[in-house]
Amino acid sequence: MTTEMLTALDQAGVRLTGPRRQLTELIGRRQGHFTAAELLDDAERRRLGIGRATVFRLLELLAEQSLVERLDLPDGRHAYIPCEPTHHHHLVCLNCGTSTDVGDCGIDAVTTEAARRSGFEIQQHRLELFGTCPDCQSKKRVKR
Amino acid sequence: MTTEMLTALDQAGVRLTGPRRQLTELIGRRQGHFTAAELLDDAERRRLGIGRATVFRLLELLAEQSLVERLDLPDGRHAYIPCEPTHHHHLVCLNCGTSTDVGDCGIDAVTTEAARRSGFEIQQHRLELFGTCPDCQSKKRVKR
DNA sequence: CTTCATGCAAACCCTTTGCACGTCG
DNA sequence: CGACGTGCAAAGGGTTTGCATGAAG
Repeated sequence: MTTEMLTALDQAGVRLTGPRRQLTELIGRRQGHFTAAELLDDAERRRLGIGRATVFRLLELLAEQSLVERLDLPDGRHAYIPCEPTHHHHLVCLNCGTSTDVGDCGIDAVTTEAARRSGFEIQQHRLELFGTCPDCQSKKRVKR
Repeated sequence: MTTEMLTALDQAGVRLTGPRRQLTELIGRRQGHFTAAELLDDAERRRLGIGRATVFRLLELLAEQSLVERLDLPDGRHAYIPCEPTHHHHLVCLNCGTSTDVGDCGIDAVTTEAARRSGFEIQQHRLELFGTCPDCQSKKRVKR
């Protein structure tokens, strides 16, 4: 997956530099969403000598290529999620941060209905689902 | 509508002070979403002598009472929208900023389907729709 | 070798906080 | 009067930018 990101960046004409390789590697190791600060911490903990700016600049590049998507957590923080560059939505686990992509699931019907009721011409939508993933569900059941 | 906000705040045991009255007034004048900075600008332009902090503190109060909802614009900015304190979603005009609330429109079916596919237990969702409102549609048609 | 990326630090938002003073009820 | 709200300024986070140096193709 980390390789996919690199080849996609390469094809987009982006230089595959050391810091970029290392950061995508770190992103790959993380499962689920992460904040810019977390990624930066990862890099610092490994003494990679990567600057804040580089992290933000790479995230911007990845977002341009839709290899990563910026999302807003319910608590207001910003996070990034690695994902496929096709239209989809995210299902985020509030407990462990894992996320899954979900496809359409019938949202088109919703937007159409909303358009009909309001007279708006809908161009974009953003749907984010938050809950508990299967893993965390079973762990909680055991603990209690 | 600005009165509605005030009475709702009153009922919540919040003091109806001068600055709060003036700010809700300004919110009422605005149609559609606004950012904290815009509201602050409004206040400064009218020389109301209202501080930054007061603006943020009022927005927090209004959000607690669900009289206003904080939302994330597609461009990443944070905005606030005055709204009814019931569960619903927003339809925001990308051209003029007007917004409408839309009710359910069948989103429950979508979350249920997503839950079924993923095994997640869904607790929260956020849906934001962006497009062009009827007014702006007709204006554009005339212009071009 | 030329272009582009990097690290660093400073600059910039946006938002929150501490505090002395003013105001509401 | 007493609790609460206010303005101001400063602090705090997160993100961006300017610039001299260093690496990629």
